[in-house]
Amino acid sequence: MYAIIDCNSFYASCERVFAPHLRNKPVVVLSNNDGCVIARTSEAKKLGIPMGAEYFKYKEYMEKNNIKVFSSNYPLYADMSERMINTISEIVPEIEVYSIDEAFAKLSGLPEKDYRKIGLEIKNRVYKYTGLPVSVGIAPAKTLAKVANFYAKRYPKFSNVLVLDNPTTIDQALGLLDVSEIWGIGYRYSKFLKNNNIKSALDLKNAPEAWIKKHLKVTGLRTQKELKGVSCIPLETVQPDKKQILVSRSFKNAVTDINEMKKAVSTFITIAALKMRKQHSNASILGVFVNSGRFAQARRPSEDCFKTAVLQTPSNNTFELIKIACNLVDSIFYSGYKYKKAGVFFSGLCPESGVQFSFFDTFDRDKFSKVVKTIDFLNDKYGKNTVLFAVQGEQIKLSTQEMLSPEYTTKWSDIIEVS
DNA sequence: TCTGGGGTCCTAGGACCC
DNA sequence: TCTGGGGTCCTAGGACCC
Repeated sequence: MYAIIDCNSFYASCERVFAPHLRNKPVVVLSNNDGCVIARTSEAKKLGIPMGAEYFKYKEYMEKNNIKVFSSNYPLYADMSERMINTISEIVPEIEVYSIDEAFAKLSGLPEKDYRKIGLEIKNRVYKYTGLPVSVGIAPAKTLAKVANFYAKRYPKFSNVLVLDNPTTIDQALGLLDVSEIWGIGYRYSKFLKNNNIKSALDLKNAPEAWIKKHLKVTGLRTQKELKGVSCIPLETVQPDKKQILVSRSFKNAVTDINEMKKAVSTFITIAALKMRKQHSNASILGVFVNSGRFAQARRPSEDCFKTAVLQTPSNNTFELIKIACNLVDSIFYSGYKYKKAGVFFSGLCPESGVQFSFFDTFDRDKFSKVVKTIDFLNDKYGKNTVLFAVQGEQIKLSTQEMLSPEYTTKWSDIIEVS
């Protein structure tokens, strides 16, 4: 038996933990640059705020209806996520952290056999310890657990915990579920399935396997088997290393100057390279892209400008990577255009310990790796951006966040005094 | 004026090997 | 009409997830 534990309106719920007067009040959280809505409490949903709603279009309506608006505060959410995961793993040791607000758990093998009781214990303890409201779905396969969670979250009579473990109840639940709600069935497939008269999850479960394999490939077949109660997607208890790392941002104000672009790209590199070092990987391919954004009038003919460099020696050294990235910017940046977005991309990741060195290497790896280690140490001890690279300029503001909550749980200056 | 940011897996087809 | 048979690696593109 598997459980999926999922926090309701996660980002908005995190904000509410530190603003108790907003309990039962409508709250939304915005994306970077305060662009659009990415989290809504049930009260905000009831007032008709759609997912992805453009803030500028709904601002007035939100003010009129007393909807509290927050800019996104990722350090806060990451910290709350960790607390949630720690609490869950006290009760169920075998868990897979699936996303910032979700975890799968294996329930078979626990001394307690009353699955509903386990679910309620998880829900109550997470709320008591962290203040976060979670829903728990429990079933013989991950996909079915997701179905159970869907109902647990929406129907008050289940008190946020639902166990689906007998065939009749499972078929009932699947019969009432739109095929597009199934985990693994996205926009394209659900449209295709509906055209072929497969409308509910139960229809999908009962469709011919060969036909599913042909049109939805093996992943679709796995989903179908899971709906039949055959577990095909195992629990991944160890988080595999990232195979690619991407850092990108939209700019509040379009970038037109190449040096401004280099500042931004260098900052993306420092973020991405730090991610690589944390998982002890080196990249063999570095990519940079710039573009005018989806809504631009004047775009370069190729629209997106993307260029990669292959590194003779895989690296995670910020000094070296910034230099290469800036050269790539030189080759893809055209003045006269307004760039709204840019990003960097690392792939061909390999373990730091298994790097093949080049005979003709000119970069002093030993020396610069010591410098980078020292920078990481200082930024870890005294807060990020304590030490910057000169090309980054004074710390650039990557995004606008007008309604940011304080970093209640992580802000360094509140914890230590730097003299 | 204003529209997010990360990821993964699978398949088909081309280039190449013997 | 017919054309050998069996492989691997890489990439682009399409699907999905949060």
